Amino acid sequence: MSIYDTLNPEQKEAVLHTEGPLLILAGAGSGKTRVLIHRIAYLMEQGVNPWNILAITFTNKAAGEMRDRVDKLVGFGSESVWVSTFHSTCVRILRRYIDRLGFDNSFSIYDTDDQKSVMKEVCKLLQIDTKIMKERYLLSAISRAKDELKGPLDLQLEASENYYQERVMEAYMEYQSQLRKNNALDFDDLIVKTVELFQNCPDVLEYYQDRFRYIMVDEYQDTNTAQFKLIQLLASKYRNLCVVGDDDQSIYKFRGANIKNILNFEEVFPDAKVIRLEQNYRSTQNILNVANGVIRNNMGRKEKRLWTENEEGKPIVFRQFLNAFEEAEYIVEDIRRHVREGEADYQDYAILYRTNAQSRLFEEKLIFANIPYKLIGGVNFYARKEIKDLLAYLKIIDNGRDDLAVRRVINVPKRGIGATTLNRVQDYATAYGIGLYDALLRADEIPGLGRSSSKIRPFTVLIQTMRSKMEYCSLTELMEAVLEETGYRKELELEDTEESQGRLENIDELLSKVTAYEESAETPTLSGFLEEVALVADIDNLESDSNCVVLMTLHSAKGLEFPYVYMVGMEDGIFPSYMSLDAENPEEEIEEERRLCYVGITRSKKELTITAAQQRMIRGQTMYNNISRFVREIPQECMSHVGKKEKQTERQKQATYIQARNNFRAKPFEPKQFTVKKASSLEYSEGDRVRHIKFGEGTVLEITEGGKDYEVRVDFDSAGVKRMFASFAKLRKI
DNA sequence: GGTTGGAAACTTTTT
DNA sequence: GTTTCCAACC
Repeated sequence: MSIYDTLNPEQKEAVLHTEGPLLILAGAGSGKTRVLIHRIAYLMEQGVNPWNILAITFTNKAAGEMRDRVDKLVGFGSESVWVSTFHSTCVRILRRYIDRLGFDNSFSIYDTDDQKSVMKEVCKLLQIDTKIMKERYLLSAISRAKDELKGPLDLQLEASENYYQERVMEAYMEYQSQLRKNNALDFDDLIVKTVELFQNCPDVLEYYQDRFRYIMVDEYQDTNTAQFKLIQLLASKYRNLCVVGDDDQSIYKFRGANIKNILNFEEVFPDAKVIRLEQNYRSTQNILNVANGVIRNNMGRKEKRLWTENEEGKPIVFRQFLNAFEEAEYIVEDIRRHVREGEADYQDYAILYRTNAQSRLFEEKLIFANIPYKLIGGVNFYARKEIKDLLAYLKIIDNGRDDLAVRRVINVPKRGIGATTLNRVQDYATAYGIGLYDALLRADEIPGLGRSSSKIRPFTVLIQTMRSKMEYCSLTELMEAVLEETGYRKELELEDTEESQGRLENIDELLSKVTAYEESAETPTLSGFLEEVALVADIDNLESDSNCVVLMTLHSAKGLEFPYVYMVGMEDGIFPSYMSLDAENPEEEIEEERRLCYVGITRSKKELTITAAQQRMIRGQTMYNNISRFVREIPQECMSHVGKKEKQTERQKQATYIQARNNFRAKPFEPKQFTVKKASSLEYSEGDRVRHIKFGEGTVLEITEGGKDYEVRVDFDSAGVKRMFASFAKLRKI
């Protein structure tokens, strides 16, 4: 018996079809990764050199998983198969050849924060009023252009009449020239520049075409135009391109993913073989019915119907709660009960939500219940201030042209170098066409600097010392030296607050990451480390061996599976998000949200619980949302309603809706009036001592009875006299 | 040049 | 409710 006998006929067909273009339409849980791995094994068995095989994924986690599974299945030789993400593949190519495009091979990679700083500078230069045109808007316009492989001039051709478009174009141009000056690339550039390289240098292209004779792309539905072009260029010589995807799981349109790449694959490659994988090995029949019932409402998809031989399973559970507080409480309690009864481990549970902001309540409740959890997303580890500061030092040591990094830390810790000094240096640098750091080296020659030049010297001396240290020190030692010599660690230690403590812990974690890198890399270099760090996503840090409940957004959950899944906050306005409801093309946007819902549902293997709250605080405002339209699309026979709102009548639903609508329309000063329930009497009276949650203790001066509520005047010991509504103030008699 | 407090914006999703 | 930004002050 061979390893291929465990595959079903369609999977087997996909594995054996090695030559020419191949499109695998793989439904959720249909074993697509399995197919890819077996395909790699089969290729090698057929005598294909492992280093001629390229497998591309989107996240490092997916790449790492595939790497492990290939190693297990194939063993010897598998290490030569190139398994990596789009971005790291491009970085590897660019590190070798980007000098052909006039960049230095030790370029920096800019993250979202860095991009914003550059754009700020650009707006200042071009006198763009950022109150009217936000940096974020400009950056996303530029990013969208890059996703489509469009340069500034292409934008100009498209809408030369439009003033705003014109300004975007100018900003785009200036932004690119700033990046070039700093010898830096942003995330999108990694792909764009690689395509550019291939188009300008046929010899380089041919080298990689010969290198990658067999190409496989995972999550193909998420590729954007630039990534498609990249793949197309690489594959055009041997045409052995195998793409795997599911149009129903395309959820990254906002990031430029072009769903046409998968829908039109057969037009671009007319001789493409198409194989559908529709048997699901993950979920119960019932969960699949739910998923099918929801996704059915989308138009313009490739029709497919998931089926399974798995058992029917329990009906999914829908519950509505009064507020988000109770929602979180119930779920945490539910998990705790299951685990205590020995039904499952914590790691079998995932709580999925639409936005990162929703995680907080669950975290609080989980901490309170003493349940270990892992939070994915939110503020990326590498986006934290202290981490970025230290990395900036390393970047300066590594790439002397990274002005942004210099600006970031020239005065961190404080060296008494302020904006005025920095501007003078910048002017000098611009005048002589040199980088900021090089100008700092010549501080003595810069006019108007005066005594400030003496403050600059310690900084440049520090960097120079570090550079020479790099010759004979390990990266860990270098990093330690930076921490000591700059006084960065000392400063935090002296601060000695809870916050600085946390920062120090983060720094320690960074140090251990440096050490780990040095131990694992073949030839560890500073550039190599910075690069690895620039390209990690949060999801990459999800270890499978820790027994934790997992909290993450629906987006992050793609590609994962859990026995028990909670999809929370299922309310119109949250999910689907109000952004999609208010969009110019709501139908299209809601279809994307629906696909996201489909992704969420199909993450669960055994049981799925869907919850909603009647009222919810958003940005300090109470909102009343309808139950999500997606919940209503679920076939009734698959679902059991429980909870006090089990039999919510049409009339009640209507009432909620009207309330919500009124809330939307209400003027800022009267929105909450209908939420007020006037107490029949108050537990305190005039002259009593009371406690307020924020203002502390005080004496009640006066209670006035209004139509809807009592108005109370209190003289607080520390905050003075305040006037407040009794129902909001929640005053307690002492 | 640095610190502080209050206002304003903010949250859809990420390599 | 939280973070970021900016102006006014030290």
